[in-house]
Amino acid sequence: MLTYSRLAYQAHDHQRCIITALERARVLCEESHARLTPIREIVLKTIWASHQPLGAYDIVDNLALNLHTGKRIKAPTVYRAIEFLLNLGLIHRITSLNAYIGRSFPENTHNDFFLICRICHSTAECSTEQMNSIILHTAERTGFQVETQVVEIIGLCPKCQQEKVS
Amino acid sequence: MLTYSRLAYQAHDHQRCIITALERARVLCEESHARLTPIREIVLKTIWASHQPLGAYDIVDNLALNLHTGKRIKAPTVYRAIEFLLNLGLIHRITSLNAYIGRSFPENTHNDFFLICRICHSTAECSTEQMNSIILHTAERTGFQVETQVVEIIGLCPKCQQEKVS
DNA sequence: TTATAAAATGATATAATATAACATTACTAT
DNA sequence: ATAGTAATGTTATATTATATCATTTTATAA
Repeated sequence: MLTYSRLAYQAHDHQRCIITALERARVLCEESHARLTPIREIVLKTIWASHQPLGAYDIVDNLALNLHTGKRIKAPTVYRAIEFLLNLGLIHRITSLNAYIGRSFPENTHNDFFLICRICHSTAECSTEQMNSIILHTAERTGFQVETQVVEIIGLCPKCQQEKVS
Repeated sequence: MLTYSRLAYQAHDHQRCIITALERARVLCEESHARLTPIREIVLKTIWASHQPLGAYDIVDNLALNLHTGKRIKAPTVYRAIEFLLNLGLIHRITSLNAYIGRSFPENTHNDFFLICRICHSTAECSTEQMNSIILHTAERTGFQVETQVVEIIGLCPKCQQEKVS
């Protein structure tokens, strides 16, 4: 019943995550006649560097370090790239962290929810049919028309549970 | 199956909401040997003035208008009152609005979720057993240990749906 | 191919939300 | 009454995000 899940904290070849994400971004942009400019691409790559959501100013700092080409890319530019990527569905905003993370399942029509580790901030993206139907049913019963949803579960990932014990 | 719901947008005697909330706050503070100081009480009252979540600086402004006793209560004081009320479970933080709303069911042990109108921001507090069990089951299956949750459904309340049509 | 419009980025300033740090005041309990 | 704790006052500043206008780049049509 777990339709999708990318469990950040399980071992996986993360280079593949990045390559796949970038490739998918290129295809999607081509299809929708949107331009994946160098700035947008490097912002996406920076966000995909980990499964920890990244704040906008973290991205600014990261670019300053990794580009070291004299001129710094400033906040508004990063926010514009973020907006572009959000609109295309290539990244998610994690509201409770004010941070951004790569979207693992752009093809997924269900709404996603997130398992966010309070300690290491690693964030897993999931989606179930059930969750969606409960939300829709409950809302409908009260006459409320659902548009979007923010479902963020905060707790401890397996690794940080371990380290708390030891 | 809808365990609780306070449907902000349904007609109700809101004065009663406020009176009940304040009374409950007094009792709870007494029980837990916490002090419901004048500032904390007026912040709670201000938040309860409507079923729209209120930003911290909205509260600051409100107090300036309604107290008009020379000295303004400043942001840190309001944030401290907010923290106190959050800890006691008397208010909720609505993450997607950076705002605070009175808690309708402090006795509810389930976790709450919110139906938030995109236009008028009226916010209904709900909770169902089902939602909780899905979240717990999904999380457990991945080895994630749930602590808290943010479930905010954004859409249109019945009233704003009407007004969109007309 | 160049002129032109549209899109993207640069640059500066500032809004909005939240907290740190330390001083002062008020309350509680002996 | 007084010491110790809790709450509030005050100032400064951190953090996240956006508005505005200038400049550059890209796409396209004459």
